Amino acid sequence: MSLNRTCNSSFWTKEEDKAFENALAVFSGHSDKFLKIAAAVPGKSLQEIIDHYNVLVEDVNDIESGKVPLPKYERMQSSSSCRSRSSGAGVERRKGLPWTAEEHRSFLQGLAKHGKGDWRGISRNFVFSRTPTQVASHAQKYYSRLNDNNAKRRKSIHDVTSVGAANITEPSQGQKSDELTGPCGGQSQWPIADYVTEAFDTGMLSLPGSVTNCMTDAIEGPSAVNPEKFPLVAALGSELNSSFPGVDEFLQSVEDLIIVPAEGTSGVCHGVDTRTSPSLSVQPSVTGGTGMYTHPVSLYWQRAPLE
DNA sequence: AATCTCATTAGGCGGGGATT
DNA sequence: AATCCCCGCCTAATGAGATT
Repeated sequence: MSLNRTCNSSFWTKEEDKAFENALAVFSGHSDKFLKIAAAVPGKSLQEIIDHYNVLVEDVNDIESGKVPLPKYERMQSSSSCRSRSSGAGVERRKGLPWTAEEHRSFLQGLAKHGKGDWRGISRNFVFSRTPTQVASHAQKYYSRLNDNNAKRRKSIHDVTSVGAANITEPSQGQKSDELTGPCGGQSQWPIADYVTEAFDTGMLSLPGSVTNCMTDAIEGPSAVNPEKFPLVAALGSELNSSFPGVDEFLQSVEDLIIVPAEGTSGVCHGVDTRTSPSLSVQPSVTGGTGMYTHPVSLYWQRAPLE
């Protein structure tokens, strides 16, 4: 189990874990978030931060794929990331606490996947920290907000109406918009985007809620993990289910699509299969029992060298 | 038919920003 | 500083559908 691995290699105290979680919440949208988180967590190296983050992502993947029961986070007494899992336990809900942007993005993803009305599904699969009733209540205000044309209203979390909107519409840290849209021009002209959409529709690519949120943030620029490459689009940071028939053909098709840049453009698009790219620190996760094997695959657009 | 489960809706309440 | 008003969360009531 990944949590045990973390505890063996690097013990995290309650204070360190809390500092990590707080820093992750603050800096998740930053291109250099790992550096900033490392700075905010005394005594932890950059690599330890990245490892801790990846273990967290991996665990969420396992939980979302149903391989492990939902952990019962004991808010006041948890001493480290070495949390014990009790069978059949539920997630402690964030009663009375304001919705975070992260939760709202998960809500929007759940809304896109399950549709309006399936609050239980959204709660179970996307916004783990909220009950179906809380999700429904949040949705009520969300739709009310959408239908409210009052120009004098204050800014609200409900103003975020798409998962990646904040990142996509407001490139940060001096990043130019053309760097985000890639060598093929705008997103609408990007054949890979349609191809990946189809992959989602057929179930080949999964959209694992909060994991995708973390990956989405990386669209702002190169990360400490991958300083040379930009994620192609937000959704491409998601897991690829290698047990799905035709996954290798999919990867090959991606390569076929993107190795030929559009005319008059520069830069190279390519897929990175982490089965063969150990440089990516996100490692495959293997669980027994069902025989299902999943591994993360990230697809990146690599900028051409500046001339 | 009775009961149970769940989604929806309306309204109350507290917090906090905006205004005076 | 006081007040107003908006925002966001929660709870209770209600209704619809499923189950016994």
